[in-house]
Amino acid sequence: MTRAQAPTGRREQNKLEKRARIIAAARALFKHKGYDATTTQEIAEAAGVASGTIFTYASTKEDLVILVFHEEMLSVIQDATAKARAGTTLRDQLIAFFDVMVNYHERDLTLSRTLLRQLGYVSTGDQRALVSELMNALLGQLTLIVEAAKSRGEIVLAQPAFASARAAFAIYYFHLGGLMSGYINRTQFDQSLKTDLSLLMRGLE
Amino acid sequence: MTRAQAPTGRREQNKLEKRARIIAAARALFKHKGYDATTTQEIAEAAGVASGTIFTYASTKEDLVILVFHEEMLSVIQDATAKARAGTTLRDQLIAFFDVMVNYHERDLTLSRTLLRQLGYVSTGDQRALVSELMNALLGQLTLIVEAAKSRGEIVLAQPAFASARAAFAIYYFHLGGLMSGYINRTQFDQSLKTDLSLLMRGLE
DNA sequence: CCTCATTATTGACTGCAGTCATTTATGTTT
DNA sequence: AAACATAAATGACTGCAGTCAATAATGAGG
Repeated sequence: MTRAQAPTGRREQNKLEKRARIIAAARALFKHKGYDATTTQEIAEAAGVASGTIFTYASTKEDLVILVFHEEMLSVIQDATAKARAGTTLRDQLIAFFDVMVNYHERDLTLSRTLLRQLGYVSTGDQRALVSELMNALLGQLTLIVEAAKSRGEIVLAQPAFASARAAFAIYYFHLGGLMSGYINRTQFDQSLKTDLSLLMRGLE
Repeated sequence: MTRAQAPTGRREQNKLEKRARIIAAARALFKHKGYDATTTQEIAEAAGVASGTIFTYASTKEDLVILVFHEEMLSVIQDATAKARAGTTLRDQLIAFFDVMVNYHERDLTLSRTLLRQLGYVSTGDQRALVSELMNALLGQLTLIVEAAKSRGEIVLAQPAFASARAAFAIYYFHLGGLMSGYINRTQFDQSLKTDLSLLMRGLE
């Protein structure tokens, strides 16, 4: 009976626990003091590791933000998917989906801004894998939503459903950036997203 | 005869010259040594100012990137507009436009990555004004291109032309991020951009 | 259960971005 | 043209992210 490829020796176990402690400490401190005011030293202390150890798990302070978000985001995506299901038209479903996402980001602006900033500037392969995972989860759900709309005859697709999902996300992502950076407010965000998604919809109908 | 609101005393003159020297020094060093390897100290020396003076003109090292790009980008947008004019269909015009932009960004990946990162994380109001100016110039040209297509009867618009320009840019911007971060290569970029813009086009036809 | 090899942890240390009290340059008033 | 006011420049200094040589913990082989 060969052990599966999940090595669960003491070493792996310790690493996982330490990693979890570091992420938890980072999350708590970021939320409590804010990203900038938190030092990696403090995170290390709170997690009960030496200052240098942090950088075995995240190669920069900003990478920590990705680790923190990674866990939370997957469940936010689930929420968003659930909310989207309630909508009747594809456009409403997409808007409902993105609404959940934005509400989440609005809960901690500084941290979300740091996340957005970091998404386009990933240093190590590990972090890249995490980002890809999130992106795949997100685009995957959106693709399912688009495909469902196709199945029920609401839309006709000349391109793969994935492309539509991607385009919709691109539009959301652009406006999210504007919102997080303060170029637009939430009302303008909702308005612009609606307009631009409508534009995209007409190409699907 | 009251002097106009452009104060050209020795003070303003010096500031402008100093600003120009700092931007030139930053551009040269960033291009030559790369962004990370360049220190603000070096930029200060090359510009002939004290280390602290840099931060009167750009509140962070990253803000310097915006200053550097600001000048160049406006002329790149002109190039892009010119190239776009040669296209026959709106989609081809947009692709030609974005092609010029991407080619520009591909000339210095690290610097462009830093720019993209910084675009969504502007610190001071001054830098925000510069970013807005660039964005307005860009979206302005794109809007003109879309309106021209409408005039010649190629498309019908249910929404303002500006919204279409914005949506097209959003799609470009998303894929640009993917390219700059190495999630996709140039071939994939071209392919995805084409697909997604086609999707948007069908909504305009 | 001892030895050796490998991998993780440590924390003193370095280099740099950004600050700020002080000094210098410019403009204004009488 | 002297005294005053304001704005800009300076550079020594600080705090923190990130490094790395040294050390400790774990696992493998005999």
